[in-house]
Amino acid sequence: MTVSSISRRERKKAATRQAIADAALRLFLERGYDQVSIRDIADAADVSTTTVFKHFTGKEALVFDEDQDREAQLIAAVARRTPGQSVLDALRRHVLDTWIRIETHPQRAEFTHLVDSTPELRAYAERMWTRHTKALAAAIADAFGADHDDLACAALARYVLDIPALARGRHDPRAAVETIFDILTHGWRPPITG
Amino acid sequence: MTVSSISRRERKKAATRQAIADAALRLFLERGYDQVSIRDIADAADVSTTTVFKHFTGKEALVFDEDQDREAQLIAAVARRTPGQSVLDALRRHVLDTWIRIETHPQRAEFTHLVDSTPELRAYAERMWTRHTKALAAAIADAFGADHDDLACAALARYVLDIPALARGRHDPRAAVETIFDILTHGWRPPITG
DNA sequence: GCCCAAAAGTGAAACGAGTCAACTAAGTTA
DNA sequence: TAACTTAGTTGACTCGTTTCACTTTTGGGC
Repeated sequence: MTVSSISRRERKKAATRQAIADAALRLFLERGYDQVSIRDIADAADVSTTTVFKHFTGKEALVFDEDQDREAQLIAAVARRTPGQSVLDALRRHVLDTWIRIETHPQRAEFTHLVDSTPELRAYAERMWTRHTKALAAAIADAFGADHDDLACAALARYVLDIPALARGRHDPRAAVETIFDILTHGWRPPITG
Repeated sequence: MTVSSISRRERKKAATRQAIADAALRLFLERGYDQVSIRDIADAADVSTTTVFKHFTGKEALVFDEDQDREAQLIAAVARRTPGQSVLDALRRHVLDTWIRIETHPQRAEFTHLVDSTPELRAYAERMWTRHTKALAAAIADAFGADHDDLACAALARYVLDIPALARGRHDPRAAVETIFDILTHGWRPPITG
């Protein structure tokens, strides 16, 4: 008899996964990314090293456990935008609503510091975003009935996905996001200097 | 007596470095990146593996031996642009003149294929470009007397450095570069569909 | 309740990238 | 020639990651 929609197996699996991710994050924050080995994490979570790799593709992935379905959300933002709203505006909304909320969360501070101070993680985080370029480009192209590899759509996808990296660390991230979308909408203008 | 401006030591060092880089590239092209170990390369160049790492920071760096001073050229393109030319146009010129020439060189084909077919190298090449973001952003800001971390300048720098990745593989790279610069100049417009 | 196939986890061994310390040998300089 | 510097060697070591052969758990059908 299946009590819940999720089997015990699934629950236990998720539990070990979570135990590993928790142990990893704790140790990383305590000692720093480079000072923690996979073996350390496995020991702390009381599993074998092979089990760690059954749940995560690599060491960097341990840090970004909750990173799923960004791609799906992005594509949905374009495909299911409210009628009359332009693609650019839909993306602007989505970035402001979704990403800003995550990035400016107070408890996020030490996590952000961990990522920023570890080149390996910075690179990984950046790739995570830009990896979705192809899918987002296709979604944008679909919105206009254009070819899936249309250059303008690919460029827009990439430029939008660059925004988190550009806005990160600004004192007013919302304003930064708006500024960049204005550039994409109206073209680049020299900064106004005092 | 020092015959040339460069000592024998320096010459021998450079020779070793070149021998390693040559052996590496040859083996990579022959067998594929993943099928060649550092040990293979060291053996082929008749040095020890530690010597390889004295000359190159890592395995990927062996592939991009001749990649220097892109940053210097970029900054010069902005700082020493012809009077009356806008920063955007100067960058457009520079990308068309410098990058396109390199990228479309016929002998470059198999090298490009090596990089494109190896995810590790793709990622590294991309980071190589975008690593110069900060420097280019500062150069652009200087051109307007703006702050070195001005957001609009940082965004432009990044977007320009993304162009190689976006234009690579298009059947007409020059046209692709022009299209993208038009987006940056006038803002993004939906593609025209048949 | 029992059996079986699938799934989760184990443990040890191995591989390749990269580092380190102690050494050798060659090049440079006085 | 003696003294100093530095490229390169050697071998052992760490660490991420994979492979493999093995045991345990568990869910479903009988």
